[in-house]
Amino acid sequence: MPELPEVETMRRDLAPLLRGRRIRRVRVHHDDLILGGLSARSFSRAVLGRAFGDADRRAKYLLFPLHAAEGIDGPVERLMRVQVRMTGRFALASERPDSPEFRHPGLDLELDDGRTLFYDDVRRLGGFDLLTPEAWKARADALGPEPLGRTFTAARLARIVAPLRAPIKNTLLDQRRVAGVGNIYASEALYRAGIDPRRPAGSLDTEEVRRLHRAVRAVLREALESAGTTLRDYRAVNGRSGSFQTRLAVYQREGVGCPGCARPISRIVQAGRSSFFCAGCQS
DNA sequence: CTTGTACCCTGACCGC
DNA sequence: TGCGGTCAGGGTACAA
Repeated sequence: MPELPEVETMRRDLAPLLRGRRIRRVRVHHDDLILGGLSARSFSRAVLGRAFGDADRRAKYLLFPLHAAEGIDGPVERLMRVQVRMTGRFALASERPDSPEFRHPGLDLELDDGRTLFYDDVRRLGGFDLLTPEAWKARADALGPEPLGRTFTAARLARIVAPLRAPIKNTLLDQRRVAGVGNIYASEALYRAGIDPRRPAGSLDTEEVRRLHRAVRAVLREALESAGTTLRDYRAVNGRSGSFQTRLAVYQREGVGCPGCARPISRIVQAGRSSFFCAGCQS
């Protein structure tokens, strides 16, 4: 469930706490959390002793630059990339939180200030990998624009959708087209823009693309201000909940009256995911 | 190049 | 009280 606003909220929580801290000890509770063909042993060896630079985010990835032990003024030696996917979450504390939210230890990074960064992931769909800055650049170049960034204009979105026949909902979920939008905000943005999620992406006219562009940006910005949407699994750092769930217009509201026309919200399945929309307001 | 589908994983929930 | 089935969905692998 974590999409751009949720992952960015995690980044904002973690960045100031991690900056300059060295990794003193590593504990991998489940080997399958280490991705990219790396063994847990090599991962641990590679991060041990290194220091955190400023945490970054791209799409739904958290990026932790790791510097040589001498300090964070030197070059980035490795990027520790984390994808939390559905149920990954972080706590930063001197002891593992004694709460149900942190009952599934995944990976612990003990820091030089005595605190530990705890990664917990019930379903273990998320994970960690290590990339050189060059390897990361190649991956990042394959991702679509950041929807809250300057390069994401209505004209850019128009160029992205123009040649595509896939449904516009699927296009919004495709990280190579637009980075960071997931199932919740795709449905919410299409609702705000008044566009049926089944419409072929390339069939949107200039005015519809303009509305969609504004809607995507607005919904992500507002969700970010609310620290994300906590429906069941997502938590920001140390168990903190987001609050955007109170402002959802259609997502997970099948049968509930549309805020605009009171007609019941519909649910369909696209690309194996639920889409929610109002058949009256979206066309 | 495009588009679609299976898979990973656990827990919540539902009907019986 | 248990038990099987379904669903949640991000990203990737792979097929067509």
